[in-house]
Amino acid sequence: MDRPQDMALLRLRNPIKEVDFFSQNGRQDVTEAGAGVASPKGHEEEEENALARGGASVNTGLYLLTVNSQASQAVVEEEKSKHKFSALRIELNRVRDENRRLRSMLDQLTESYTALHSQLLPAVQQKEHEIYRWQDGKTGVARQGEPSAHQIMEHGPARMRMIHGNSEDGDGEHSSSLNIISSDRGIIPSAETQHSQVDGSSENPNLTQETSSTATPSDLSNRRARVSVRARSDAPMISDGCQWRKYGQKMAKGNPCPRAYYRCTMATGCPVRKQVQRYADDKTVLITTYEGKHNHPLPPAAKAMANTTSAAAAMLLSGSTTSKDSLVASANGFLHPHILYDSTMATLSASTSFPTITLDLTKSANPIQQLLQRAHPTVSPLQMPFPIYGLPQKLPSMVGPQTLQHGPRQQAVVESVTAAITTDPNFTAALTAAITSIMGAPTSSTGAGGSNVPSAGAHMVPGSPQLPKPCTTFSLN
DNA sequence: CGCTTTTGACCGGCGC
DNA sequence: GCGCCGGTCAAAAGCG
Repeated sequence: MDRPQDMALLRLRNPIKEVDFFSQNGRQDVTEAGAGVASPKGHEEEEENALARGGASVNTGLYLLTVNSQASQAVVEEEKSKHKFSALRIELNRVRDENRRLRSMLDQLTESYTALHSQLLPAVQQKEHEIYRWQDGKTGVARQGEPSAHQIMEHGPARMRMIHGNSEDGDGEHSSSLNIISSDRGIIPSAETQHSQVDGSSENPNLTQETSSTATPSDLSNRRARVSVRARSDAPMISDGCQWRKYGQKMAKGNPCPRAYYRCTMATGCPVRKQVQRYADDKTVLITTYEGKHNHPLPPAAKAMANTTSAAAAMLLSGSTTSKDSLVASANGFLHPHILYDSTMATLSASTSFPTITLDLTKSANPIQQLLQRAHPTVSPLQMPFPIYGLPQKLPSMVGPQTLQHGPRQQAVVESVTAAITTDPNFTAALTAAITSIMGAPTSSTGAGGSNVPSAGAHMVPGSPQLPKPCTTFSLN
């Protein structure tokens, strides 16, 4: 251990005073000197430990010199990893804090939404009450006991069956949607259901006349409502969180791509079916048409799409009975068709057998931006709080102070968007579904026996380039 | 072996 | 009444 060359090196590098190797102080001096030469920064701790252990302090110093290159390299690497570890820990803490902050924001958003929704309900009911009174005055028909349009929209077709007073099998979930809900006229029975009305309102000739005059075109509402989702995807089927079983495939006329028929298999007897077909003009566009209402609880991943389809179907059934203008003329304020579903986008399909509402996820523009453009046409797209194309990266309430600092105009924009989102459950549901479809629903439901994703195995992956462009443009086909 | 997919047959609505 | 077309059924095949 007492290697003369090492000691010489030590002297050359660090001229030290004379040392008495046999005195206590001398040992310490050598140790300190050795540490100063051989140890990189931060290595003093080890030396102190060595000193604390006592004994062969001299040996320790020499040892460090002996293994100079290897030890220092190892120490440097150790230090590097230490730094890396501490950096990771800091990053983890930062992410944890951000997660906590986002969660609290989400909670706040949910709370404010609930509060606004609860405030909205009485207003809607009051408005409907006024409509009924106005209609009572006009027709003289007692409408007591009839549910509100909102109630019907909340309960969907099942509620409509109750209004009918008749029973239908499970498959007729949407075929039961025969009581036409007109948001500006209250409930208008269809020609078919007038004869089975239990409240006797159909006996009123005025109402019958009004109904016959409004149930155009071609009594679409007598048929089943469908919700069609258009999404740009290379996958054979969009992932919506449900389990489906294919029961048929047909070549549709005018489309080289076959149409596939699926049935929900999450519960026995679930009446929900869907058709999947590629758009003839643009084969990258996948058209998924849903029909019916699930008779079983849905996994969270499937809820968004199911809520959207039922909400859209309810919207269709409530607004499609008269004309596309009735969408704009919605009087109960429940929908905001004048904002999102204006007459340029809302057209009733004359070619299909069923009234169908289409949620178009293929357009490049984003509904929030459309909304903003309409609400604030003077605001340049560049001034929008969201990117004009692509998903909004943050919701208005999550944008934070950096948005608000853009001034009162921006704040007004944000407020109008917030109001629109929170007061329109259909929009909220559609937005949720759009985001879900874009993010890609979890594939947990595709477990044993699940056929959510066809055998081809291709499905939407978060961040996949095949994802549909974010847009929830509503159009009625 | 059980479940899913495939595919031709069948049925009902609608237009001519 | 007939034919077309969309939708569904059900037996056979495929698959894990």
